Amino acid sequence: MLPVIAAEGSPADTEECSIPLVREPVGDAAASGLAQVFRALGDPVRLRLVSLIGAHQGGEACVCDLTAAFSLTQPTISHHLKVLREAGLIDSERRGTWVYYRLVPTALERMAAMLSPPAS
Amino acid sequence: MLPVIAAEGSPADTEECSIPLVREPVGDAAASGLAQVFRALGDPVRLRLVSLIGAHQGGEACVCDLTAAFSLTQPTISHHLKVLREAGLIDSERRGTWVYYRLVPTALERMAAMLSPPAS
DNA sequence: GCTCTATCTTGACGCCCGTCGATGCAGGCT
DNA sequence: AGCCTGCATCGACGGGCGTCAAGATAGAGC
Repeated sequence: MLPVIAAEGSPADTEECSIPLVREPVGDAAASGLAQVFRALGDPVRLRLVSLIGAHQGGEACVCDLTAAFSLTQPTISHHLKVLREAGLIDSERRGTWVYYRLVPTALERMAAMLSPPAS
Repeated sequence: MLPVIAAEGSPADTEECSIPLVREPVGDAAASGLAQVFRALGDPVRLRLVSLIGAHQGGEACVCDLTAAFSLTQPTISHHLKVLREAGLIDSERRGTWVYYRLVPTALERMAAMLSPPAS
């Protein structure tokens, strides 16, 4: 249940995962954690979910909005949201009847930094 | 039919995929192409392969070097390299007996740009 | 030519993943 | 109370993916 991308202060994480991927060989432990996040993005539906949430008014969207954008059942969308949440890419908050999903910017930024070339 | 973003049937790569993911909703065609690349990175072995190739002397490595870094059979490594090559993340060149693999920097940079926040 | 080495391909196996219908649960309404 | 709506979970099905052993292919050298 713990997000792979540490929310705050996971020391091992900052050492292994915050350097660019191609600077030095990544260990298998770090590779497994990183791969989970990339795998979460490795589905067209989840990619569009992230995009929809990020582009939505106020930076958040409720499940009903998201479900309406696909020709998939609501349990399927809920499953994909769970995968993204467990990868640390999004988080959710319940307000009254609706549950709102929001991106975790630091998670996306860290993945971007991982793919960026070391310096040049 | 749906006026998402993209007209189908054109290589959506170059145009569609260069906008940050969270700026505006991504169409299904672009999402499928993007998801293929993310899925290619969504395996610990392939992630370590990319890391090993990028960190290797001269920016390239032959299969024998890569195979030695894992406790997997050579056909399995060859399979993973094929997945990465079909995703456009690496390319290969045969020199004599050995096949050398090299990263495609623009591919990694584009994925990084996709994950970067629009403005801030 | 033949042989050896390095690499790719094929076929098969098991498991994981995406999807669904059905059900459960929480909160708002009357 | 009762009901209805939004969302999560469960169980199951089918297809895809990672892995392997075995065979095929390419190049170097004799």
